[in-house]
Amino acid sequence: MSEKNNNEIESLTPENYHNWFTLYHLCQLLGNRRTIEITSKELGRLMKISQQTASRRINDLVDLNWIKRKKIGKIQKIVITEKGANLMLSTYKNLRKLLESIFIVGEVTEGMKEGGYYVAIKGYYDQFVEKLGFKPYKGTLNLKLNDMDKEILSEKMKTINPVVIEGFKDQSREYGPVLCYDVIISPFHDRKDEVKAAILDIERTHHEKNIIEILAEPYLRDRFKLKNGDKVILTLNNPGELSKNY
Amino acid sequence: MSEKNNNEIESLTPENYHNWFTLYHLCQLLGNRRTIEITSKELGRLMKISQQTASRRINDLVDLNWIKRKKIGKIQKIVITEKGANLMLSTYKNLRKLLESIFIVGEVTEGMKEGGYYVAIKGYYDQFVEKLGFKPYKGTLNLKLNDMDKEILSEKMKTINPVVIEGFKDQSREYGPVLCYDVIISPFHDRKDEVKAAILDIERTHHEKNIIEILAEPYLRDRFKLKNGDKVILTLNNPGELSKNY
DNA sequence: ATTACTAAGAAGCGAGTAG
DNA sequence: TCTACTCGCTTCTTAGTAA
Repeated sequence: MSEKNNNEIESLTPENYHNWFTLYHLCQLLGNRRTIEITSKELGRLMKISQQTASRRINDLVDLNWIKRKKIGKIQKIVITEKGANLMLSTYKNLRKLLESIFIVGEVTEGMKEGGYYVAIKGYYDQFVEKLGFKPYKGTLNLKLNDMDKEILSEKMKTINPVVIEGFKDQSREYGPVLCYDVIISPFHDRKDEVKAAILDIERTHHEKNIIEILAEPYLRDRFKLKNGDKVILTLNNPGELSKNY
Repeated sequence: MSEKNNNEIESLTPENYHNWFTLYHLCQLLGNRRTIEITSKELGRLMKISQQTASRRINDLVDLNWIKRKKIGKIQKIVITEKGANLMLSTYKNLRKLLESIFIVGEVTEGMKEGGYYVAIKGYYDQFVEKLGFKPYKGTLNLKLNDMDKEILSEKMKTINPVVIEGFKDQSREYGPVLCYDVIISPFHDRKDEVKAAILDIERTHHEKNIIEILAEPYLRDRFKLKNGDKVILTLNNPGELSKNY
């Protein structure tokens, strides 16, 4: 970790911002190949800079040992060096960490069965279907949140009108009311794959701090191919002051 | 995909490179918080630019609507906007795709059992232990490679001296020789977590094109918490001309 | 065709300083 | 203290053009 991140810290001074982006653009040209054939004119057009500057950029990257170049006649072939690859990798990793700070991220944890028991109870289930607008899978996905995410989520939930699932009574016992909060859930790696869901706020299942339960129509572990420890992004769809800002 | 990437393409012109990096630096300051308190002087020191330039950068980000800022007396509080967050996210996603072009990436697929049968045969197993230097798990991890990765890997393997596991005969049948290639395997998301492994080149298990079998001491699916479809990075440790370049 | 040098012009930086 | 303005100076960019 440290050595390769130091690499990034050293490399990413203001004078190297163009160089980083040049490498980024070059990498995008890789596609399935390992070597890039590009003229400085083309690179210039791609990066919206002049041919001359593009040429200079390529030279700079060679000097930095981020790429290697072979000139075969008029054509130059470029390969990314280990150093260049590691620079991209460390930026990738930093971005990953940093995105977890920006979004509300939950970590999938064990415990689908207990919550499911309550969901399946007819007195609740019919109300879920009617009031949430979907037929929930008879089990909940448990998510572990970090302290700050939990706090922010609670804060947001206060500003949102919950869907109220009313309590009821049968022969054996009394069932308390349940609050639901509309939410969009998506896997961390494909935020575009969104599923309408609800956060369950069941009084009696405050089993563990920072664990929330999610209700959705599909079995989310299959739908998103989740395993324990995988991360998902939660987005409250009631647009309050806060949600606009993230 | 398209709309948010267009967002990135529009935003990431040369004039915005500093702005992108400014946002990147600001995000790093988030930690567990949702709001950043920083003076322009501090940001300047962090980014190795003057206080004046840092101040200008913050203003630029506000103009771009990548951040929002509230000034409370002398202190300015910064939050990342949806637009800013999506910019970081789309860069993250692009980097992810692009890193798959740079490294040799295999996708975990079903099929651990068949290969394992051969590994466990005593005539082979004892040689594995002796010649590979580890006691392999009695099963193989099957990886699917894309065409280009497979081609590059084959090319690299030609330049490397394989570990030769000799064939033998027992009462019932004859077993052919097996070639192994030393390799380092690591999960895509933590390239630092490396495990010494070997690619098995068994004549008779050329079951499917672009599928390779990996032998390692631990049960890799547990060791790396892999499920089907997960990606791993392979690094041939015999440093030839090619491996130096990636 | 290419890449890349030179020189003029544009853009950006930070010191000084005001609010 | 802060942020952010002006302005001189430096650095970077591009057009022209050589190789």
